[in-house]
Parts: sequence; C-alpha cells; structure tokens
Amino acid sequence: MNDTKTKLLRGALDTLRTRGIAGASARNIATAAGVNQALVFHHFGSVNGLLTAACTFGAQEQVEAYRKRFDAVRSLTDLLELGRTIRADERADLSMLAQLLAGSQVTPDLVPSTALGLSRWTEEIDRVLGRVLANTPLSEFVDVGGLARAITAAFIGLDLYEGVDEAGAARAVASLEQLADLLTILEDLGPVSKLAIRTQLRRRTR
Amino acid sequence: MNDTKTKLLRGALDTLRTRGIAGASARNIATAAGVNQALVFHHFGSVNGLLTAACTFGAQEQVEAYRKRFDAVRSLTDLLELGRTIRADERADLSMLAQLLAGSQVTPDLVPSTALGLSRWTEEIDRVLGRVLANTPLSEFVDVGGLARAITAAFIGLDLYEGVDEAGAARAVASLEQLADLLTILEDLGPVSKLAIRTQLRRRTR
DNA sequence: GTCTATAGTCGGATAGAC
DNA sequence: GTCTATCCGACTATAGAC
Repeated sequence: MNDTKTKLLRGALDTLRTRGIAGASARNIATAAGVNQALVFHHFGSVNGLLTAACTFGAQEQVEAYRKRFDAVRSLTDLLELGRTIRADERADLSMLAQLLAGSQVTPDLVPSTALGLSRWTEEIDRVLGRVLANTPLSEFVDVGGLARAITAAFIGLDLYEGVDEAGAARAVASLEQLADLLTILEDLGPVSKLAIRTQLRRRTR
Repeated sequence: MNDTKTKLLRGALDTLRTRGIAGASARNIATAAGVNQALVFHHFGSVNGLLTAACTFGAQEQVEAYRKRFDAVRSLTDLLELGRTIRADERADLSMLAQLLAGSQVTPDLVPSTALGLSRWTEEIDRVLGRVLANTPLSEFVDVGGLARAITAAFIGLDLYEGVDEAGAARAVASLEQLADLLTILEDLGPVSKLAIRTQLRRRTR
C-alpha cells in the first residue's frame, strides 16, 4: 500500500506526533506525506476527515503489531513492562491518541474515531487482564473492564506527563511497578486471605 | 484584581478549556477576556507568554481552592472521591492542564510552566498520600512520591478520556474505587501479613 | 495603557487545467 | 487522480495615534 491515500494517512499520524493537534494542518500533513495539499480535500473531504481516518487506520495497525507481546503477558508486572516498551516506541500511537484526545475535547467530529482508537487498546488490555487476573481476588472484587479503561487512560496521561517531566514520569512508572508486585502478592496469599478480604468487604457501606 | 492583565489570564484559562490548545489564539483569548487583541502582546509578549503565565497563575489559585478538601482526606477512597469532585468541577483546571500538556509535547516554551502547574497537584497528592498511607505496607514498599505522580497523570488521562467516552470513564473510576478499597484492606491486615509480604518481596528477583 | 490599522503569514477549501 | 492557482478568512505581531 503505497498509494496517495496511504501516504496521507501515515503523514497525518506523523504530523500529529511531531507537531501536535494544533500543527496538524492540511499543508503540514501533505508536506510530511510528500504529496500535494489539495489531495487532502479530494480524498478525505476535510482535515478532520483525514484525521479521523488516520486514527482508525493507525489504531488497527498498532494494536496488531503488539498483539503477540500482549499474548505473552503473564502478570501485572509483565503488562507494565510492555507498557514501558510501548511508551518508549517512537512510532507507537500513544502520543497520536493523546493529541486526538486533546482535539476531541473541542472538536466533536474527532470524538467517534478517537473513542474507537482508544477502545482497541482497552480491549487488548481487557483481554490480558481477564487472563492474568483469573481466579484472583482482584478479578473477584474489581471490574476488570473498568480497570482496563483506567490503565489505558493512565498510559495516555503518563505519555503526556513524560513530555514535560521525564524523571517524574519514570518515578511514576516505577511506583506502579512496585504496586503491581504488591497486588501480585495479594493474589498469592491464598484462599484464607481471600475469605478475610471478602468478609472485610461485606462490612463496608458501599 | 480586575485589571487587564488578570482579565487576560482568566480569558486564557477559559479559552484553553473551551476551545483547546488549537483554539487558544490571541484573538479568541482577548474576546473571552473582553479586551483588545493587541494587549496580549503588550502585556505578555506573545501568545505562549500569556499561556505560560496563565498556567502558573491558575495552578496556584486552583490548588489553594481545594487545599481544605485535601486536608480532609482520610483514605484512598476519600482521595478518589475528591478526584471525582475535581473532575466534575467545570472551572477546575484539569482540562486546561491537559491542553497545555498536549501543546507542550510540541512547543518547548510551554514545558516549564506546565510542569510547574502539574507539580502543584502532585505535591498536594504527595502530602495526602504520605499522611494517609503512613504505617501501611503501601508506604513501605511503594515510592509514595512516584505514586502521587502516577495518580496526577492518571487524572489527566481520565479527564481526556471522559471527553470521548463518558460511560467508559465512569467505569474506569468505579474500578479504581474498588481497587482502593482492596488496598485499604491490605493496610488493615495487620503485622502478620506485613511480614508475609516482606518475605515474599525478598524472594523476588527485582 | 489602550486603541486602530495594518503588514505579512498561514490556514481551509475550491476551480479548473492536465 | 494530480497539479497549479487562487479566494478568503484567521493568525501573529508591530507601528503609531490617543
């Protein structure tokens, strides 16, 4: 696939990453793609049309590229390790999604495709969590689908945070890894503590 | 403080929230502030100059407004409850910070003030966590400062996520509350499990 | 300090030749 | 499908009157 449409899609993703939502103009994207500016409108109707198409295109491609790695995850710690890899990958679309999210707060056209792009990651994490947390107190007392969404949101937040405070972001990630270890231990505590936890939870108002 | 400079600062914050980083132009901000467009440059030199000043100004003001609520937090669950309130507050600057973060990925001028704005929240959360988690396994095995940074990043991510999938964001928050309850129980398990956890942690490679 | 006016640039979008 | 050329509005920033 090396036709103009694909070039524009990749150009849009590159531009979103390197110049942000505020710099994602038809001209900038066309330059990045190495094609004529008018073709943005000919093929996609408008800049937002191209951005939404690019988002759908990119999310599909990206998650597939990481599918095998997701399948190899065996613990929360593994998942965070993979998250580290994904965030370190220059070509990963976390930054692109962050920019589209920023734009979506203000431009309703962008919302559906951005939500779809996010859901690709969420589904993958949901799948992994369901597998990794099966038969643990976590899956019994915490909505795993909700947790998958929270993790996706946190990854986006960390990606943005990294852009303004690399050391702080590294510290944040390290603490999450420590927390994951702690939760893994919680899993390993066995049926006795599971019972203790269950009775404790029953005692609560909410 | 109702002079032009202050009007512009507030106008900038409003514009960032309502029109995003891509819509934060001198004209839009001046219109929101009810002043002349040229004054942006007279008082702040450039649009980015105004945005950075507004960020510093807003973060200071906001965190102070919530200080008492932070002081009242007694548990992780309380903290998430407060987070819910802050995210629901239209005038809160989470959205503004999210937009500035998106811009900072691409515009180095914005980085220092955005980092400062974020650190105001991080410090507050750090303070609360230090108090709430004192004498718990969490504070013993997890870098609390890192956790504070992770929570700030997650809140930013959730704020953005909410803009494209309200139901999904609600689910994410609910699952975090369940997780917080679980962690609170971990705190209550007493010295025996603390010892168990400690030996388990020693057994690990990392 | 505040205004008008304006220079110069960049943006979205379209018309029409090839 | 792709190009050039162009319209027109919005943008940053400045000059200069008040």
